Amino acid sequence: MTVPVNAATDSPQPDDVHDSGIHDHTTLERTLKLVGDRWSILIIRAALRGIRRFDDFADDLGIARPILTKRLQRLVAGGVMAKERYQERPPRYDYRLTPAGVALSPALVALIKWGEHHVTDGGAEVVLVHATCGTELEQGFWCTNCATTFGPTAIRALAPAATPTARDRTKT
Amino acid sequence: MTVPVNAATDSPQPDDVHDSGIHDHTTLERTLKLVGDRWSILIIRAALRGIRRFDDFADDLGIARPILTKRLQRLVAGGVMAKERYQERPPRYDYRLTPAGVALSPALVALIKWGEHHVTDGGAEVVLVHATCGTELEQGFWCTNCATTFGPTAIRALAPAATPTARDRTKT
DNA sequence: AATGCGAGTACCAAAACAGAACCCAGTCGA
DNA sequence: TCGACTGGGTTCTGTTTTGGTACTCGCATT
Repeated sequence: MTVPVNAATDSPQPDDVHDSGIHDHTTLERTLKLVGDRWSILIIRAALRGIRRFDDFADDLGIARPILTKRLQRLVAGGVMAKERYQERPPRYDYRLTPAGVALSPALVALIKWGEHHVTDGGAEVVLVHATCGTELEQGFWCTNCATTFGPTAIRALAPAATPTARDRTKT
Repeated sequence: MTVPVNAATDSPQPDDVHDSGIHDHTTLERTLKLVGDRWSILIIRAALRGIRRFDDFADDLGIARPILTKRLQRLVAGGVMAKERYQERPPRYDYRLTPAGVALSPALVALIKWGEHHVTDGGAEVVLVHATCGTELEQGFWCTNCATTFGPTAIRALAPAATPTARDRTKT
C-alpha cells in the first residue's frame, strides 16, 4: 500500500488481459461493460424508484424498446436484475433489482451528488436525506481504524499498482 | 462491524424509495452524458493514478486515439479535466483533473468496490486504504445529525423544485 | 536534411443506437 | 366467434457513435 502508483506502459492490449496484474483492466472494465453505457444506470435508478415492467421502463426512460430489451438482458446476465413472472394466467414478467443491483446505489448516489454540485447551475434539484431524520446525507470514506471520515485526497492506492493480490486472483 | 455500507442493506426491493425516491431526470442524465461511457471513467482513474499526457493515456488504456481525443475534449468541456501547457518551447499539453474531477472519486470508488464484490469472483484486485493509517477504507452514507451510517434504503429524496418525471407525464 | 516525439486528424469499417412497424399469446367485450 | 387490446417483445430500417490504422503537423535534435 501507499504506493504512488506509477503507470506501467507495458502491454496495452486489452484483448488478452487475463493476467496482466498491473493493469486492472478487468474489474472496473467489466463493471463498466455492464453498466457503463448511457442507459443502464438510468434503468437501475428507475428500478430503485419501483419501476418493474418493460413498458414502464420504456415510458419512463424514453428508451427505444430494442435497446431496453438488450440492456435488461445484459443486466440480468450480469446479476444486477432478475426477470420474474409476476402473473401466471397470461404469463407476464417483470424485472427487479437483485441485492447486487441495490448495492449499486452508492455509485448512483455518488454520481447524482456529483452532478448536483458540478453539472447543474448550482441549485440541486433533489436533496438526498437520511430517511429517519431528514438530514441531508453525506457520502464519503471512512476508516474503521481511525474512526474518522476523509475525502478522496486521503486515499492511497487508488488504482492497481503492483498489488500482489492481483496475481493471486487465479480463478478458474 | 461498524460499517454496513452495502452489505447489510435492509431489503432487496426498496419500495420505500418508490415515489419520493432517487429521481431527477436531467441532472443524472447530463452527468451520464459526460462520464457515462465506457472510457471516461477509465480515463479519470488513469488521471488519478498520475497519468497526464495524451500518449500515456492512449498506451495505458488501450483506447483508440481519436476517441481519446474526443473524450478528453468532452471532459475538458465538462470541467472534469483541464488542458495545460506543461512545456513552452515545443508547446506541449497535458490533461489533469480539476477539483471537480477529483470529486468524482467517490463514484469511482463505489464502482470499483461494487465490481470487486459483484463482478469478480470475490478477490479484490485493488485495495484502497486510508493514507494516514493504511487501513482499508469503507464507503457509505452517514448522517451528521444522527452520527450514524446507513445503507441505500434509508435514503429519501426531497425535491426543492418540483421535478416532473416521465411517469407523471405519460401515466394518465 | 533526416529523424523522432508528442499530439493530434482523416478516413473507413463495425457496432450501437433510435424509431416505427410488426408479431404473438392470452384475454376481454359484443 | 370476431375483433380489439395488452404486455412483452422482435424485425426492419436508417443514423450516430465507436474503434483502428495511417497519416499529418510543429518542433527539436542529430
